[in-house]
Amino acid sequence: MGPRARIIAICGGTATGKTPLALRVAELTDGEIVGCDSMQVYRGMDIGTAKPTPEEMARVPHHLIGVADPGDDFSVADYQALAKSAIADIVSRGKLPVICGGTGLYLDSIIYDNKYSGDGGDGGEIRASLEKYADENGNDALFSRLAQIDPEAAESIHPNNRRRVARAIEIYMKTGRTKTEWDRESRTASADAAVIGLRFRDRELHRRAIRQRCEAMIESGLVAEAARLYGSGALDAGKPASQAIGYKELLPYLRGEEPLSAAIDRLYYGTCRYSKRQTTWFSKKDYVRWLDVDRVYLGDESVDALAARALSAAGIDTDT
RNA sequence: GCCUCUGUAGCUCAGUUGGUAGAGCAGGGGACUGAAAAUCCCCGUGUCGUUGGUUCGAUUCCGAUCGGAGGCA
Repeated sequence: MGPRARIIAICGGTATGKTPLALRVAELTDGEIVGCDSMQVYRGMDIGTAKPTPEEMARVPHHLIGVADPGDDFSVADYQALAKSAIADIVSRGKLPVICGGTGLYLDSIIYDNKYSGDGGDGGEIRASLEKYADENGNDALFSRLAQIDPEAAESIHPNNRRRVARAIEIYMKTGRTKTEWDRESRTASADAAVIGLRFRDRELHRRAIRQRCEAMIESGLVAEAARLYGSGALDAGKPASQAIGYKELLPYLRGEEPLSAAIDRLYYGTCRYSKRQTTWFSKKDYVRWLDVDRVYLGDESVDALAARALSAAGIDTDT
């Protein structure tokens, strides 16, 4: 029997139970898990990013978890390259890749096999100079530069979204081709993947799950983890890892500026908003097949039963 | 007991020299192709504590009253 060409992916908002489901699915299908999470790629950020535990990772092989240092720049393009080679490796050994995570942009890079310009991403000086230009002349001035270079891209980017305006200009400055031209070569094909999305039908229930997760993180030692990371300078401003929810919220508390309860509240609210953004993102994707998890959260449905639903929705038969 | 301050959106507070009010946060919706747990866009009527009075008109001024904070006894 040759390697199965299919891939299964499990996505959805935070605290919907992706990790336990992926584990079960991987066990049932002789699969290996490929993380799809922009923060779990960093080493040492374990509790705050809700990484699978060492025990869980011992159950099935995991990839793309803890592959970068918090001080590193890491982007979709890096993720795509690493994930594609991990997937190829897994497939070559006759195993099933089980992609699992909530970073929609990263998932897209695999599903659509997007083409990135290869310019190195991190703008460095160019990015800084564009920022400076906008500081001195205003967002609209920066935006009008983009409108001249790449009117099509300008149409879909708001002038105030400096980050994206700057990136679009940067692409042209570095490669001589516009973002629109590069994008045209993406989304031309889609991977042979069955994508399962997990969601709560009842939003209040989802909130409860998030609240519970926040409290569990604190109990598991999130404060100490954050203190350690800050102490080592790993989360200094400017690096992607410093943006992770769960650490930046704790900073005022660590400095003695606010009580822990206030920090936990902000952690909770931040996570709720994040899950909303994820939901909005995934709800637009026609490749997602949705499964409700309310009953699993309430304990009325087992993870095994959910896994069976997922496999059936994905059209994958288990070997046994 | 007396004095002062205070009571405005779920929360923290602005404001109206008298013509029924607006920010931040929270919340809702949306965008998203190399920072994505990021970044950005749109959405603000609430008995202006209650009750009398002055006034054409009071949330705004005056009185009383209830709640909160502080000070003096």
